Amino acid sequence: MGRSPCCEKVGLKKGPWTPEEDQKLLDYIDEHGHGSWRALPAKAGLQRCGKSCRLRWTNYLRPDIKRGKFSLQEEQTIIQLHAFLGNRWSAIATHLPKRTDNEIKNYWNTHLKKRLAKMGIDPVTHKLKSDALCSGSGHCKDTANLSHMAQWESARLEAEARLVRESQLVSYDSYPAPAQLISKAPAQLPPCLDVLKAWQGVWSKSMSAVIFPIAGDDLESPTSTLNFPENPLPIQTAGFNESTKTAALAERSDDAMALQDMTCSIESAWYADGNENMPLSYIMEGFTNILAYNCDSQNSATAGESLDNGENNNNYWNSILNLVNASSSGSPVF
DNA sequence: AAAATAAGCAACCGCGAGGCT
DNA sequence: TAGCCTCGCGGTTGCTTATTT
Repeated sequence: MGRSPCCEKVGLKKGPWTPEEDQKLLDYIDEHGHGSWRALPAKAGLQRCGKSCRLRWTNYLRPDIKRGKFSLQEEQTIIQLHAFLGNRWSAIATHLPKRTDNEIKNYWNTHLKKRLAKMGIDPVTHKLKSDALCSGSGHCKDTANLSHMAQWESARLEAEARLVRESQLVSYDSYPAPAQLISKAPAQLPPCLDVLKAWQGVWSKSMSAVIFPIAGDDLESPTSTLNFPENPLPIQTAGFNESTKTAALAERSDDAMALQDMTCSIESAWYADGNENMPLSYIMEGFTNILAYNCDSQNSATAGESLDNGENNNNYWNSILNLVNASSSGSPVF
C-alpha cells in the first residue's frame, strides 16, 4: 500500500503565493492560531495544501522573522554550528534568532559554501582540502575525538531545539501575540554552546597576536552571536567549578540540567583525552576568526580594507599554521 | 539591445519521527 | 503492538532577477 498523500492534491494551487493568499493565511492565524495545518486551508479559504501553508508561515509570514543580509557574526555562527552539526539547518536556526532554517540553508548553499571552497576548505568536513594536516597519527585521532564531541554537542542541541519548539507551541496556543511570546523563548533556554563560548574573552588576548598579528588588540573579538540570557554559570575555560555548577543546576529544570551535564561531558571528555592544552572551543573560534578575517569584500571593513586578496590568503594560511602550531598536542579541527 | 548565463531564493517533495488510537 | 496521521526536516527544483557576453 502506497503512502497516502499529505492532502488532496486535485484543485490545489501550487507555486508562488499571492498577497491575497498571504493575507488570508495571516488573518486566519491571527484569529485562530494555526491549529492543525491539514485542516487550516479549508477553514481559511485557501486552495493550498496544509504543508504549503505551514511552509509559507514559518518561512515568510511569521512576524518574528528577520530578513535581509546576514551579518558577519551570523555568518560565523552558521559556520561554527555547521562544523558541529552538518546540514542540520533547524538546529542551526535555533541559535540564529529570527532566521529560518530555509533561509540559512539557502545562504549556506549560495554564499558560505562557495566562500569556504574558494578558500580551500571542504565545506562538508570543514577541513583543508589537502588534508595535509591530518597526516600525522595524532591528528587523525584528534579528528575522531572531534567527531565524538560533535555527537554529544549534536544531541545537546537537539534537546535545546526541542525545548524551543515546546516553548513555541505554548506561544502559538495563546495567539494572537506570537511575536512577543516567541521572543521569550530564548529566555527560557539554558545557557548553551559553552563549548564555543567558553574561551570568550580569552582568545583575543592569548591568540590575537598569533591569528591577527597586524590587527592589534582593539580588534573586536568575533564571538558567538548565540543569543541567550545572562549565563547563570560563569564561563570557564579550564573546566567547571563543581560547587558553582551544583548551585546553578539546582535552579534549573531537569532538561536544562541534562543539557548542562552534556556540556560538561563534552569538556571533560576533551580534557580527559589529554588535550588539556587547548580546548576545542579555542580552535573553533580561532577558525572562524580566520574566516571572518578573510571573508570577501562585503565584510572588508572588519578585516581591514587595505588588504588585497592575495595578502588575505597568505595571512589565512599562515594563520592556520600558527593556529596549529599553537597547540602542542595538535588541533582536532583540521 | 538581446541572448545567455549565473545567482538568489521561495516553494515543493519525500522521508522519518513521534503521537494517537 | 501495529497502523495511521501529522508535522518538521533536509534535499531539490524551478522561477525570477542580475550580470555578462
